[in-house]
Amino acid sequence: MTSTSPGIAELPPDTANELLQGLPGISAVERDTGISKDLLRVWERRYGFPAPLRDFSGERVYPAEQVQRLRLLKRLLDAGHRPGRVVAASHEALEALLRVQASAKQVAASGALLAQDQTRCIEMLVAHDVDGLRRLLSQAMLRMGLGPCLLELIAPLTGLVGEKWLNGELAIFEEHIYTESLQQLLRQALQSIPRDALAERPRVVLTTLPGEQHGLGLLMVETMLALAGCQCLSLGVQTPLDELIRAANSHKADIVALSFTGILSTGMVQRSLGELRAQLPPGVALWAGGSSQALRRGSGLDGIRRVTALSEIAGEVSRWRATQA
Amino acid sequence: MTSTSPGIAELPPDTANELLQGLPGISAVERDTGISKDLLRVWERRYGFPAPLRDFSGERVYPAEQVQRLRLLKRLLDAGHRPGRVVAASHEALEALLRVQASAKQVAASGALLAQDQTRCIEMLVAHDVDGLRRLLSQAMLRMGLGPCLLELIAPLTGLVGEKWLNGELAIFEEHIYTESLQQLLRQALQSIPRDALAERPRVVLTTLPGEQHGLGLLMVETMLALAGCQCLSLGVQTPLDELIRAANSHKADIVALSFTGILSTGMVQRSLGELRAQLPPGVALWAGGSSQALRRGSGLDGIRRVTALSEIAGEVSRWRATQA
DNA sequence: GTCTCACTTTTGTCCTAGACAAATAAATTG
DNA sequence: CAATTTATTTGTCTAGGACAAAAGTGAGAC
Repeated sequence: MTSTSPGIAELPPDTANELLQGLPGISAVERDTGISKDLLRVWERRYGFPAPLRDFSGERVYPAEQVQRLRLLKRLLDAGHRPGRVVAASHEALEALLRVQASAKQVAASGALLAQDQTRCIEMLVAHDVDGLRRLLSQAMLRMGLGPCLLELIAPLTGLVGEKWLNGELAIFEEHIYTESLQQLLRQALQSIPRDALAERPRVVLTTLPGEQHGLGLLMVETMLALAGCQCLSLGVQTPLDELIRAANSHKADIVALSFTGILSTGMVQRSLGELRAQLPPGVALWAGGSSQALRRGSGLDGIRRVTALSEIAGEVSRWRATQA
Repeated sequence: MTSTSPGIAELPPDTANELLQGLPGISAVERDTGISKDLLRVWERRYGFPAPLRDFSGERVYPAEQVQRLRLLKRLLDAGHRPGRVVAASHEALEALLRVQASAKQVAASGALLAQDQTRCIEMLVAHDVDGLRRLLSQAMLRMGLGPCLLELIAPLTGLVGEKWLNGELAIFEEHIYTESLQQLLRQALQSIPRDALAERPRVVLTTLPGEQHGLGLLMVETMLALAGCQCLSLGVQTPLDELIRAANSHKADIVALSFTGILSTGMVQRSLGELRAQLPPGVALWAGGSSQALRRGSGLDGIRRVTALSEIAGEVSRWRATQA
């Protein structure tokens, strides 16, 4: 095309195009919500939502509020709601559902003292006082000890940050700052765990599957494992299946641990775990952890140990050692 | 469907179905090769490869050797070959190309003393001696000092690891292990840089754009900046443009630094940089670094300082300070 | 030589709309 | 009430067509 296409030239002086600038296409939405392109199109066809705009060449372009709602929908789906009931639902109906969800969560909120620490961290974050946040976390860790701090402050705080981000109370860059700060803290802590304690079994290889970008959970798991005296080898995030198998073999792993966040579809998670179980030697344990809905369902997960809370890790390691003796 | 379909019942006692058992479908191949479903189908249509079998309901099912070859193709494509030339090519032609790749790279090896350190690191890596690798890097850092070690050992070593991964001399999981080890080392070093030296200007906000997943370069840049006495705020990888602007504003950044690897298209890089320059206050400097081809071309980069080597950073910081005084 | 501009081909992603199996809910039977 | 069968819902796959962005190619200017 040698010059501006006539289609554009014929448009009015131009507000329409301005509005489309910078809005995400279907690929970006897939990446940000974890909902596949196919599914986005079929929801549109069946339920009338999402209802993306079209750019000058007819491609879907999603307004920010629809992306936001898609994230919410994903959440409700993970909580057990069915697409037919929620995707097409009115804004009010969703709000109502949300409130039910939220109140259920409040019950799960933890004790008073800790809640205060959490609140102060969040305050630091929104005030953009990065140094203050780091100091606060550091102090809490020294005061409570690494293990308790992780279980009782950091894990729930991370959940809270995720929720606030989802609700739009925290900007993406604020969430990024939180992630960086915590990563710094955890890696420092991890290295401070005495080296000789790590010479023991079990040897654990840990990672996430392709598509899972969130490394914070992985780092927390690694810390808990190291505290339990395991010898950890983290491969970072997004290791292809066959590479994971090769790594497990060449490092003589006793346990392969995977972390999930819910961004991958349940089908994908289950297929991957099944294949992994089939390809790994039977003597190697396979642990799956994280908040993915796929792990809640019992079917098709034979030979896979689900570890859905950080607090279970210490016990699971003891159990593993008992079975080996 | 209440019973077995007639189509299956009519097949011979049955070897054909047996052979399809366990072979991966298009989704699994996408996951394992990183080639999208769309692209797999379009290659099949255009070049006749891959040529998957079909299961009882007509869905694609890929024999293991085709998946293997797809992985090889992915590598060749990453190395700069064009699909039209390699996807349809014969097995022999591919073998030949591989050999050329391997020999071409040998020439690029660098200086004598450092080459030795590099070689030893690579050896540790392929021997899966993670502790040894970390020890080696740690020792080198103490011996050479953080700055020189980064510039003369780590940066070229990272390049070498990337190349060897491209050639298939290093497995993906080995590259992941390298990345993890280095990240550990750099974060530790970063924290050891005295805190009060950081109280100075300039204040730098640094990150990568969405799509850029590689955080190692970012960490190296952060280290160099910290050594030069800058106050750094890293947002981690993949910060959306508008979020980056908000972060820069709320942190009163003097400099916004971006790192590129060449994953993003030239057009995307230039558009993003242009918009960023337009949206940021004129007093805020915009630095773009990394190995992206987009930074080589001079056009359309007014008001953007290109910093294409780590070694330039110290000088650039001095220059910035000079202009402020 | 090398740089720039216009032109051609290649290539990845998106489009529509239909099909179907697996999962879930509802209905029926023992 | 529990167990089976039937109906609905839902996610993924298929087909080939379309098209913009990227990469290659060639002509002419400096």
